[in-house]
Amino acid sequence: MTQPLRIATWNINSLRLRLPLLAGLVEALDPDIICLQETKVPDELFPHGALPELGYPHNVHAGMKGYNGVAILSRRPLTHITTAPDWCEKGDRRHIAAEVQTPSGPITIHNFYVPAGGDVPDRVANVKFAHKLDFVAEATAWFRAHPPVRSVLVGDLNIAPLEHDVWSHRQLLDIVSHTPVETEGLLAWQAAGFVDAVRKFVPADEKLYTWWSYRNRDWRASNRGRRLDHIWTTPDLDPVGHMVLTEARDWQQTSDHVPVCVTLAI
DNA sequence: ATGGTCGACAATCGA
Repeated sequence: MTQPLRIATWNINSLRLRLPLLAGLVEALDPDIICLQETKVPDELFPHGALPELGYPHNVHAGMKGYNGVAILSRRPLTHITTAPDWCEKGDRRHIAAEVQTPSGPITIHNFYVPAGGDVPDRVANVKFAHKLDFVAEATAWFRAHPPVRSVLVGDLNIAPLEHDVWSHRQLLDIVSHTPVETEGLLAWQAAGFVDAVRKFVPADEKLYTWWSYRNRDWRASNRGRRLDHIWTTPDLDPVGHMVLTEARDWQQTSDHVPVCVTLAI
């Protein structure tokens, strides 16, 4: 029996600001691989110095000034995979992929930061919403054309697809992140070859959130959360456990998202 | 119905 492979995902909302918080993530989850979104750091300013001493000497990253940005940190060597397109041809650093070797064979990891989509759920009135829908449609088409094998797709997908992925299904049906056009689009993307790994462990009729707005006075008391962060795997992989690190929402100067983790038998 | 709070980066924009 070999050691399992643990993969975490976190929208860190500024890698440089919250670099010290990564130690808490490592202590709580002990991940082999950490996928980050909203790193908000250009590649030339990526904080290479601090990561090896944290236990993650290997990384791939795609950043830009001020917005977006994704990175994969790893204890094991990574191979940067560059076969995917520049989604919506915007050059906006919302995806990075890498391959990691395991005793049972290579595993491909896709790390996504899907556009949030603005406030108005109308593709004509709101170009950000159109971008979000186009991004999801393009990703769906790409994975249909390139069926994934031994792959994990993680990230801040900015859509809560199931009724109990939001605090009130009825009240959020017209709120960006939970509109039918988005949730149907996300589930179609997932059906292009993936299974929702976290919902294997948490039944669909149980509330589960990974994000709570900064704007709530007391996020825990109001508990108006949404599950925006996801881990999907292809059916040929074997998830054996999961964790949603809700306590991270109480860390000093933390992100509005909390880390999510899945353990794979390899 | 509205406003509430963050981060980046230097007046707002994006979330």
